[in-house]
Parts: sequence; C-alpha cells; structure tokens
Amino acid sequence: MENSFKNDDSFLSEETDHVWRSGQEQAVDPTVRFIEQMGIHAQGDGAPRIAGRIMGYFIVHGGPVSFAQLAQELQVSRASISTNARTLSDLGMIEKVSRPGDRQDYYQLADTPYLRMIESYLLRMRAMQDLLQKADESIPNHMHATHGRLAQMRHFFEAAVKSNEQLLKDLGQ
Amino acid sequence: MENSFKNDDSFLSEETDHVWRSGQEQAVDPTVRFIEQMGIHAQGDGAPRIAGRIMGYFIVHGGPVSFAQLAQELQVSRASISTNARTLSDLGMIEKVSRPGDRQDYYQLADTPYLRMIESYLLRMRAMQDLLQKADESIPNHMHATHGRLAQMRHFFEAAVKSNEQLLKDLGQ
DNA sequence: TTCTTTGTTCAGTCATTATTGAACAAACTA
DNA sequence: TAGTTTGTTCAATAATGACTGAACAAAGAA
Repeated sequence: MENSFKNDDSFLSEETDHVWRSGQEQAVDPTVRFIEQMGIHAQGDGAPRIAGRIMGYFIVHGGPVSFAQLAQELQVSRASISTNARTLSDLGMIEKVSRPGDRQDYYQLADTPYLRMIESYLLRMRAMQDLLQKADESIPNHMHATHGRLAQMRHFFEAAVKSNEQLLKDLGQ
Repeated sequence: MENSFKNDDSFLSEETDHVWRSGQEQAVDPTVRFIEQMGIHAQGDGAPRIAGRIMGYFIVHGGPVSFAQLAQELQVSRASISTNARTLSDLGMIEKVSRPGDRQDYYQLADTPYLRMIESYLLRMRAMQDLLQKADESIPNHMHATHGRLAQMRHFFEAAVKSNEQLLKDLGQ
C-alpha cells in the first residue's frame, strides 16, 4: 500500500505549476504542457482526451504508476481512469503490472507501445479491403467502370497494407 | 446519366443484405449497400458519415455528378453536400468541374484520390513529431528517462513518416 | 426590374460520446 | 462481524459535432 514509485518530478500540486489565472499567462511545467498536448492530439485523432493524457503521463513518468495515483495526478475521476486505462491496455500501449502484497493496479508503458498503433491502423485498412472485395463480388459484372474504380482502390489499399506490414517488421518483431 | 438505385436482386439470394422497410426485410442494391458501408466506415474513421457516402457514390458512379443530383440521390440536405463536398475537395479526393453553359457545380473523383489520404495521415504524424521535438527541447535535461522515452517515440514516428513518404512515392504518378 | 436557380452560411436541433458521481462487488483489515 | 480499500459499472450530465432548414447572395432568365 505504499506508492513508493514517486517520480523524479511530480507535478500538479505545487504553486509553481500554474495554468491560466486571472488574465495573465503563467509559466507551465513543460511536462504538464506535453501531457495536455497529448490529450489534445488524441482528441484530434478521435480518441478520448483522457486516453491521450494518460499516454503523455507514461511517456513523462514511465515506471509503474498506481491506478489511484493516475487519477490524482491527472485530476480525473477513477471511473475515467478505469475506462481509458483498460482501452489503452487492450490496445497494447500500456500494460497492467502487479506488485506482490499490493492490491492496487499498476500500469506502465508497454514494451513496444507504438507498434500497436500501426496494427490497429492495419486493422482498419483490412476492414476496408474486405468491404471492397464484397462490393466487387456483389456488384453486377456489367458495371465495368465501377469495377475499375474498385480495382484502383483495392490496389491502393493493398500497397498501403504491404507498406505498413513492412514497417511493422522493420520496427521490431 | 442514369442512376437508378433499383436493381435486379436475383443474384443476392440468401445474403444478409437487407434493410428494414414497412415491416418486411428487403434485398438491397449492392451499390447502395456499398455506399452506406462507406458512410459507416468513414464514421469509424472519425469522418462525417455523409463524406463517406459521397466517396462511395463517386466510386460507384465516377463521372461528373451535379451538386443537386448528389443531394437528391443521397437524400441529404444541400447544406450537407456543400459542407462535405468542399471538405473532400479540399482533401483532394474529389474535384469540382464545370460544364460550359451550366451554372451547376459538378464533382468527380480526383485523379489520385487516395494519395491524399496518406498525405493527411502524414500531416498528423508530423504534427506529433513537432510536439515531441518541442517537448524534448523544453523538458529539463536531467530527466534522462523521460528524454529516452521521447527519443523512442520520435524514432518510431520518423520511421513511420519515412515509410509513408516512400509509399506515396511508389504510388505517385 | 422581378423571378428562378444555385450554392453557402449560420443558428438551432439532434445524436453521439466523453466524463463523472454514486452504487456496487470483491478482497483485504481489524 | 463491521469497516476500508480498490476497481468496475451504470445512469445522468456535459461537451462535441453532424446535420438541417432557412436566410442569404450571386448570377442568370424573363
């Protein structure tokens, strides 16, 4: 029950870490700024902002961090941590670790967090390939122009999938 | 240009291509089904459903199609066509064409519609690279572990960007 | 001029989804 | 036993964004 993974630079608690107050700009801890920007970027990618902030947090403070600590430092509800940490864990970007004699959940960055991004990107492309193939099969043969455009699109996705599979290979396993 | 969505569906047999209408299931034109699936997929990618349906429409019926015809056949408001067609046009996936003596706007599939998808994907990755570089510059040097994780992430994005630039090159002209 | 056609913009509505507090269950502690 | 800590689930709220109708402007037709 000891959260002794105290990081080199905890944030969001001292008066030196200011955000915006009463019309003047304040210096912001660059790590805090980075974490927030990760949240914004995640939102731009259609992901929940909190998921991005969690990723940002783990990039800054890599080591195992307890569930409770995440909620406290990111200032979000335990419910949100539960939901988003599970999502990231399912994506393989972070992983749950346990400590003997400690009931708490700890999370840490996965070994190869970003490969999973490519993998889920690949999944979406393969879904599109599926969609295209089914369309190709079901659309009447006499629609030559349509089949031509479908073929062009399939060619593109085939190249894109191959390229990303190669990237995946190059980057690790 | 003929765009009847009514097709002979004898070749569908027991497929699951059905839609709910007035209390009974009905076979659906495979092109209509494809267009709707493109809409769904777009939504899954965080894009407006109508944008996906427009793309689907152009894959099926490539040629120049008038603004008004798009609105009518896709059964959406002119406002939505205006917004989404411009978005797709800005993305370079479709292009506006004019006809002499005709005030209407026509659109058609761009020459290389999918290259643009990679380009906007690249844009997002470069934005992330930017974010990482700025974090690297602003975060204190003594945070070695943090800089290490940032470097790992930058390495990943560098490889991903290079890979997709190569793909773009291979697929281009 | 006035009327029609065409596309855009904007305010408002609707749908979806992110986020939360509270209720809950499981597992430990005393 | 009762009380505490921990994480999940769920109903409700908040926030975001898609979509539309209506007002509008531009441009041609009469």
